[in-house]
Amino acid sequence: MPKRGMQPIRRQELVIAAVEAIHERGLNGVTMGDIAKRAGVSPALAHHYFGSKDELLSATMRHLLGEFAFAARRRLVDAKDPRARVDAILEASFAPEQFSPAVTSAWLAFYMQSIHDKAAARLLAIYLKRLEANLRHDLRPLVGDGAPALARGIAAMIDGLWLHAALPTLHRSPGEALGILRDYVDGRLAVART
Amino acid sequence: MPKRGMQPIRRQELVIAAVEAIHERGLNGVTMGDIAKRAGVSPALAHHYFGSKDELLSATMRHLLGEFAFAARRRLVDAKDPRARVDAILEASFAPEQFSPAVTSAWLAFYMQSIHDKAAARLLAIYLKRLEANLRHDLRPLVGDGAPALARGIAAMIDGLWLHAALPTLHRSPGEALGILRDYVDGRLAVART
DNA sequence: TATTTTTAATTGACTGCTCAATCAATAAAA
DNA sequence: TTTTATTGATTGAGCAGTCAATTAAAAATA
Repeated sequence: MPKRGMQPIRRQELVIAAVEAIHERGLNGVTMGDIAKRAGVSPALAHHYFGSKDELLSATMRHLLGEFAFAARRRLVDAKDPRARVDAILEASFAPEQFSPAVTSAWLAFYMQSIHDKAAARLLAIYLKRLEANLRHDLRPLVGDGAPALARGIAAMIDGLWLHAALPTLHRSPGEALGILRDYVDGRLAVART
Repeated sequence: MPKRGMQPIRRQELVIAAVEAIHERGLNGVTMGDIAKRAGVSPALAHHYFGSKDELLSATMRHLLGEFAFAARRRLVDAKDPRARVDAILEASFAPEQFSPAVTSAWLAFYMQSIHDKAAARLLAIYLKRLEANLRHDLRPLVGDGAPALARGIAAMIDGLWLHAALPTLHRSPGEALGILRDYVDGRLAVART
């Protein structure tokens, strides 16, 4: 029963369904059928709107990157001093919207994809470079020359905590992750002040 | 040309080939053909010695876990005080044998597999629990009640640094990773002493 | 307003390919 | 002669991608 103007709605639904399907089956294990079923449409429709599986997965990755950028930007406008800006980025990384099991594991699946897929690697590199540049900028007044290394450490720890959070066996909470990250930053700031 | 006693040799060769093939194609993208070709044998032989693709990949995972356990144990025997023992674990994590691009990305592929594969999750959980227990034990005299959180933080950061090292676009070095980790530990120890 | 035409949404059936797994056949060592 | 190593050929399943057919809404026309 065709209602017109479905294109953007279906695309959105399929991308959301893709995130969940990736969580269940893994990035390469997932089929167009899995995703379409979850979105309540036929596999043919997914092809109709995205042209190929690659395109759908690529759109899904851009969706995740976009969501994170939005969450971070929203928190950064309220943060005035450097320390608050660093904390805004940490919080955005573990905000519930970003941090559902499905979102986390889809995100990590794209990390893995980037190891052997140039296109994915390019998108991810932009995100990571921007994240580190932001951290570096705000850390400079706090730890001076230690800023680049600390920025890399924070970025790595965020991803490591995500990785562990994605493993159901470990059942780690976002709050705990945030605490560990803040301890890390506090420790380094304390050393820098001496 | 059959020479007898090939079984253990072929199995070893196939496992090594699997690590490299996973690095190139990803865990789910890899085929028995890829692995067999790299090992210089026919796909049928890979099936002959492992029975199934799942079994070969599972053997590959156990191989990686075993190699790390060996590297860590070797370093731990020389380390006498707690701080040296912590450092032994950090060093083992970034030793060249452990840290080739192929080994790193195969390792991470198994992390991802564990998200939706119970058998893989069980193996990995054992490794992670043991790693954290070791860290906790050696950190206790250094930071007291802060030991559990710090152990989790170190374990997460190790994996985060591995993840970043596996991304070719970032080209991070093992030495840098080790430096960042040591800064983290030093910072927390400094805070604990005050 | 009533009728026809166009356009968008949607699917079932189909195609072709890739790949894991099987098996029977061969070859060499013991 | 038996045992082990090895492979080419084959099978069968699953899946991405295509296409023609169907339905209903919207637009155009009478």
